[in-house]
Amino acid sequence: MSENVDSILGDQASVPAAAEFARRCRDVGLADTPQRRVIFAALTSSKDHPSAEVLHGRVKERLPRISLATVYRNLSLFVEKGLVDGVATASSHARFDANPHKHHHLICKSCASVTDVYSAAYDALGVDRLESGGFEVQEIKVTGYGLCPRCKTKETNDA
Amino acid sequence: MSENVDSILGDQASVPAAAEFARRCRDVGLADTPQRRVIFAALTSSKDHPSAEVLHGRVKERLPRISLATVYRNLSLFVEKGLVDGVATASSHARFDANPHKHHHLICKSCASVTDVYSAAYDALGVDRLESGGFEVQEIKVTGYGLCPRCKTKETNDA
DNA sequence: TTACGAATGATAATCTTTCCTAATCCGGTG
DNA sequence: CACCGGATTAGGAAAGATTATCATTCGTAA
Ligand SMILES: [Mn+2]
Ligand SMILES: [Mn+2]
Ligand SMILES: [Zn+2]
Ligand SMILES: [Zn+2]
Repeated sequence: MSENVDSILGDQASVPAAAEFARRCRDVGLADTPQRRVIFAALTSSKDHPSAEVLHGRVKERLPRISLATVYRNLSLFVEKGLVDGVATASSHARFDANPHKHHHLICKSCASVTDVYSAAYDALGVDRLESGGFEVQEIKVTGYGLCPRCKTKETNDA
Repeated sequence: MSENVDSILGDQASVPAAAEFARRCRDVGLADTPQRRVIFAALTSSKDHPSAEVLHGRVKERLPRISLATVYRNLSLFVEKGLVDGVATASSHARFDANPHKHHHLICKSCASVTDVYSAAYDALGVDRLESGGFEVQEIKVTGYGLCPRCKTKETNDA
């Protein structure tokens, strides 16, 4: 950690962006560090949906000494604090389901439990209603994220 | 691999189920093996959404010598062939998104690329419309799975 | 400026998933 | 039913991904 912040962030529109990021960090109780600024800026300026490792590669252009662990650590924090979204793709840590009836899922943000949801309204969501631009949509899944009953009560007792 | 199939599958309703499974395997071009029968049966009789490792634990009660690699291998095949569903939870292999505008995603089953979708109709899906039974739903995401333009053309050229 | 809790970097430890190879099994044939 | 050839498995190891640890450094509020 030797570079100074201005040179790290570059000259572009980073001044107002940096102030904005500092405010958002304060709001969620995170310290405003150069690493976080750069990670967040790299993700914000990404048009794709990079993985932690890809992001680490991009961030290293600005902060060559940053650790991969720091990137993982802060992405998790950002997701936890709601500063960014995590997109669950497939494979890896997957859960499996042989229930042949059409249904959707509720996933607990706290314990990762999966609950089935049956909804005629959701089943009826047409693939055709998607603005899919060349993408061949084969199926649509509606997923609700939140807190399962068990975790909800636990949450309130924690305070 | 020494136990015989009947003793492995037990006496319950496994006879018709076994025949049904054999047929579905044939349909998708997979051999009907004892390991696959037991893995599939274990998943079918699960009311939860087990991970590969949890399933391995359950399957081992019937086939103590089965390898974890066999479970992973066959779950992937089952998903690929459409015999079961994979449920993407979070963490691990996650992709990240700092796009602050409400939107949904299309995920390519072939290359795992993620494409943004903006849809007022999907945004309007009310949390309240979910039959959520005690689950506190905080947000709803609609995800379309299929083939991205690049993979779609690749697919047709492969044949 | 000081003091202290928070964050980082480096690396070890843990998963999770895939690969590899010899041995075994499956499905069809004679 | 015995046999063959290709498909599949067990097992272990390798690879890949993520998290934990800890000494050191930094950021923040007083
Ligand atoms: Mn389900
Ligand atoms: Mn997105
Ligand atoms: Zn929960
Ligand atoms: Zn694709």
